[in-house]
Parts: sequence; C-alpha cells; structure tokens
Amino acid sequence: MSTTIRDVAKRLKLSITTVSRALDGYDDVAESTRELVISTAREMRYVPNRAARQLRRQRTETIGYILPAEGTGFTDLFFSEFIAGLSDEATLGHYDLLVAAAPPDSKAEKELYKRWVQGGKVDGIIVNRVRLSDWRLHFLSRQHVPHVSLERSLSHLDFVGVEVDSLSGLLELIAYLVSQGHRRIAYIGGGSDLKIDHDRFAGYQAGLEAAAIGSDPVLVVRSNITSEDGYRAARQLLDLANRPTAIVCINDLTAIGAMHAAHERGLMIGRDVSIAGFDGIADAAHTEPPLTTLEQPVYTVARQLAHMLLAMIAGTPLETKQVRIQPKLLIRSSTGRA
Amino acid sequence: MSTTIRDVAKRLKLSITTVSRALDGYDDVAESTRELVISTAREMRYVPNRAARQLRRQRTETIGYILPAEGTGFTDLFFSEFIAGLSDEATLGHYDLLVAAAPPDSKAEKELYKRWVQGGKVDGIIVNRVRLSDWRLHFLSRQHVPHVSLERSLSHLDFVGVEVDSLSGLLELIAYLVSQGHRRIAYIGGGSDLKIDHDRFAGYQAGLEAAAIGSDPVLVVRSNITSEDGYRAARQLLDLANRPTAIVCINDLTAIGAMHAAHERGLMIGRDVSIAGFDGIADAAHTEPPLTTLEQPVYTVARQLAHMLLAMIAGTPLETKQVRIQPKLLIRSSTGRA
DNA sequence: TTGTAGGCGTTATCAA
DNA sequence: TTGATAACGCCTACAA
Repeated sequence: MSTTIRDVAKRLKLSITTVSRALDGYDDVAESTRELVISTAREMRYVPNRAARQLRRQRTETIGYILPAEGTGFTDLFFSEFIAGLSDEATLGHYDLLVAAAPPDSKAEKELYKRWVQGGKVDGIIVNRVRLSDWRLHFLSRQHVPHVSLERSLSHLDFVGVEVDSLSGLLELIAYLVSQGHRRIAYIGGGSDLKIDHDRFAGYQAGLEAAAIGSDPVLVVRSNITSEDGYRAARQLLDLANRPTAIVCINDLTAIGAMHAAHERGLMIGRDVSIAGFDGIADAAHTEPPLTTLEQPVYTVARQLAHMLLAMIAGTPLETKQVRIQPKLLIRSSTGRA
Repeated sequence: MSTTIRDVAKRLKLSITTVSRALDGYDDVAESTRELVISTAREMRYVPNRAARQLRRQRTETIGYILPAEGTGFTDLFFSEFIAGLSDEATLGHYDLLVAAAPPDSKAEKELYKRWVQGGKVDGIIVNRVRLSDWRLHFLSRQHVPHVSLERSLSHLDFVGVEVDSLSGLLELIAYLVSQGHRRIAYIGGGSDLKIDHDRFAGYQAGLEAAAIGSDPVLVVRSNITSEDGYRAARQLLDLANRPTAIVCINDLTAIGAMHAAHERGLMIGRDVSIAGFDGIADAAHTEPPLTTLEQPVYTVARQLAHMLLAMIAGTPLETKQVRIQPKLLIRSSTGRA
C-alpha cells in the first residue's frame, strides 16, 4: 500500500489526529503545524485511503449511472456526452462516477441496483431513459437513496431532476412541417413504455390534431432506438403505397438510419421526403443533408443533474428541484416543402 | 445503513466469523449451518458493505477508465461502445467500473490517476488513446498498478493489452485506393503524439511508397479527432488548387465531417472524391454514401481488455499478454475510381 | 492547540 | 466445526 496518515504522523512526531485535522482544514490547528503537515504530506505523496474514509464517514463519494444498453452495437453519442458531463461535474465535487451497462428492465439491472445501493457502493444514482412505470425510481425512493432523473415517470411523485419538454418541442416541429405543406407525417419511435416515446408521440399527435390532420396508424412505427432500427422502420414507411412526405424520428440516431433508407430509394431528402430527429448530437450537423433536429444540451443537462444529486447528498437544500428545458428547433436542409 | 453481518449473526445466534465464512464458501462450515446462513442472509437482504470489505482485503473490486475528452463536443461513438464492453466484462467478474473524463495530458488527468491509484480507489486501469511517450503507462508500471492498454506506446516495454494493426490496415486501404487509380491521396490525422496517428500515418506513407507515389506535405492535415475538425480539414484540402482525389481519415467521426465538406462543395463522394474512415462505428453504415472504413471490433476488444486486466489483478497468468488484431477493410460506396 | 481512544463492517488468524 | 479477537486506515468525541 501507499503512505498512510500514520506514516506522515510518525515522520512529524505528531498524532494522527493533528495530521488529519490539519489536512481537513479544521481551524483548531496552529498555522505553523498545518503548513508543515501539508507540505510533508505532499512530499510523501500521501493520499487518503478511500475505503477507510468511506467506512468511517459512511459515505462513498461516488455516484452511479447505469447505461441502458445491451451488448454490442449499442452506441449513441448522447451517452458519451452524458457520461462526460456527469463525470466532469462529479470530479469537480471530488466525487467519482461508477458506470455499468444493463439492458433496460433486466435481471442484470436489478442486480446492479441492489449491489450498489445495499452494498453502499454509491451515495446516489442518476437515472435516464425513464420508463412510464419505473421500479428503479420507486426502489430508490423506498431505500432513501438520493437520486435524480432525466425525465420523470408518471407514477413517481417526488421527482427531482431535469425534464426536457419533448411534447412542446414536437408540437413546434410538426407545426413547422405542416407550414411547409406536409400532411402525411410519419413517426418512428422507441418502446412505448419509454417516457421519451410517450412524450414525443403525444407531441406528434397533438401537432397533427392542431392542424386538423387525422392520424394514420400505418404511419407510426416503433422499434429500438438505433440507427439500424431507424433504417428498417423507414424502409417500411417508404414502401407504403401512400408514403409519408415527412418522417419524424425519436432521436438523431434513428433519423440517420432513416436518411439512409431514403437515399437508398433514390429520394432527395428535404425535397422528396423530409426527415427530422431529436437530440442535436454533433454528427447531426454533418449528415447529408444536415439534419433538422430538436437540440437538447446533453452535456449541460448531465452536469446539472450531477450537480443536483451532489447537493442532495450533501443535504444542501436545492433552489429548484425540477428543471424544465425547452429543446431548440434547428431547421436544417433535411426538411423542406412537401 | 442496511443490515450488517452482525445482524445476521445475532439473529442466528452464531458468530460473525461463521456467517462470514458460510457466505464466502469456505469448506469448514457445516452444510446445514451454511444453508441456514445463506437463506437467512437472503431473507434479511444482507449485502456485504463494500468499504469494509475493501479496507480489510485491500482490494476495491473496481477498475477504472479515463475518457480522453474535454468538455462538450469531444465525444465519440467509439467510447460508448468501449465503456459498454468494459462494464459488461467487469460486471461478469463481480467488478465495477469507475469512469472519469479528462483532457489528454492535462493536470486534471494527472490528479485523477493519482487519486485513483494512491487512494486505492481502483485495482487496475484501462488506458486508451495512448501517446507515443506516455507518462500514464510509466506511472502505472512504477506504482505496480495492474493495467492494460489499447495500443502500446513506443517507450513502454512491459505492454499488456490489445493492439490493432493500424499500419497494415492503412497499407491495405491505400493499396485499394491506388488500384482504383488514385494518386493524390490526402490524410486527415489527429495530434501527432498519438499512437494511432503515428501508426495510421506510417501506414499511409508506406502505402504511398509502395505505389511509388511521392508524398506531398500539403495533403497532410492534423487536428483534433472530431467531426467538426474533419469538416474543417477537408474544406482546406478541397480548396487546394490541385486537390486530392481521395481523403483518408484517422477515424469515422472525422470522415463524417469530411464528407460534409465534400457535399457542400457539390462533389459526389465516391466519384469526384473518395473518402474513408477507421473504426467501423454503427453510423458509418448509414452515411450518404455509406462509408468505406477499417473496422475494429470495439466492443469485443473492450471486453478482452477488461478480461486481461481482471486476470492480472487476480494474479492468474495470462495465456497471451499481447493480442494483435487486424482491422477489416469494409469497402462501401464512399470510395470508387479516381 | 494537541493527543488518546473507540469504532465504522469485514475478513483472517488462532485457539477452543 | 465454531468463536474471540485483532487488524485494515481513517475520523472525531473527549480529555489533556
């Protein structure tokens, strides 16, 4: 092992108490000894042992995040941005971030939550891809584990976190498409138990309704949230006898797949068919043509979430428990007149 | 806190010793007591406290990975897949994965390594985006911290990990482009201190040499490894009086940006200009046109790395310390005849 | 202003 | 086969 507080104390002929308090910035330590302690500690490369400190303080200084992923082929710029944000904010607060991957609602997911929470491996947890009825949130509430979530579930009352207003975002997007003359607008979504699907689909429907367009179930396709699935769903839509003139996708990844399908059919995107996404990942600016999307500031949101979580853990009262963010409609050339 | 081993022992009127050993599967415990202990523990929802176990065992059951990223906009699909692989393998071995983000070669990066290693926060570390002369590897060696890396640095002798043969991959790619009649081939790279840049650039040069094509420094551009930078670099290349007919990019992300620049110039990719990437991320199959790339099995590599690391930590001798992987050339329509 | 001592929850040594 | 007991390294109430 490395140097312990004992080694430092011994070297200085001080008690470990004094060393500990000098380092932790208590004010009942003589300025001269403090300086001596600090410089010696640095010189000896002393770093407190985390396990010991955790055991004593009953705090882990670690927060956890579980990626909703299964095996290979799972990639989304959203998540790497999200993790970067969480981790940066955690580091700022001298916290660490524990990450794992588990398929949504799987046994593995349950096991992880149990291990982390009951084993005291984390002080708090960040949840995203919330489901309409989400046992994770109830579990965390019941166990009194601090947690924040991106999106709220319907049944979860004491929600703390960030909510992106998908509904009004989609409302705006649909209104824009309608203004461009579109009447046959399709929707490619994810599992209908997902909160984001629920909200975005509701926005889609509300948008159609506002424009007095009847909804056609044939134009709604649901699958997993990957570019591969977007590709397949779009093929299906574009093969319809009466095919849509616009396709709205649950996120950018799906939209990228959908664009591929349109290209394959020889359609000119933005003229023959309009396609839009959601997220505003970096790639979306560089697709051909650049993708119209509803941008949400993923990195900032992640930092905000981590910040709120750390405050909860520290017991600091939060200014705002529920932050609401409006996605920003970025109109690029993947959408145009019908 | 949750139930402790004490609670279980008290309930059963056994000593904590017996409970501990029954649960850990020692064979000097009566079969009947073991069963009793296990069932009671489960019933009481007992999960061992990690901090205590760590302190006693001097092992954290945690491995660490630090993302080479700075703030927003610096992420890559590569990473989410990589993290998923690491985490899956870790979970399999009852390990957890600690993740942080830090700009390469920054003070923050050093701080993190120090905290994790000296504070005993992790048992081992996975390193990627290796630099030619990489203090991280030396630091870890010197501190006797088990570690594996994707790519090896030039100066690091006791390398354990996975190496993707970028050089021969690029050699193959260039040969293919040459066979298509290309003579003016450009290279968009990353920082020249990066091992992957070093290897891929060497492969690029060797490829040119093999075809007896003189290298033109104007055709080599280096920047950060993002789609935004790829976009900018490609603009610069395409504005040359004597512009390249093919552009080889250090990775897919960069290539996606480069394609955007080509589209913007009204060039038909695959005919007017050929573009190729490296990585084989999911999106690359769905670009317009689909991207020719050198595919490496990121998820599998990540699992392999984690597996090797866990073996090192456990002290199990490794069958192979250095795995070499050939990237696979996927020829798609973003490249064609000159 | 500094030091003594007890305990956080486990595991491991040794004795019964 | 089981049980006392001593660490692991740190923090902190209390005493000096």
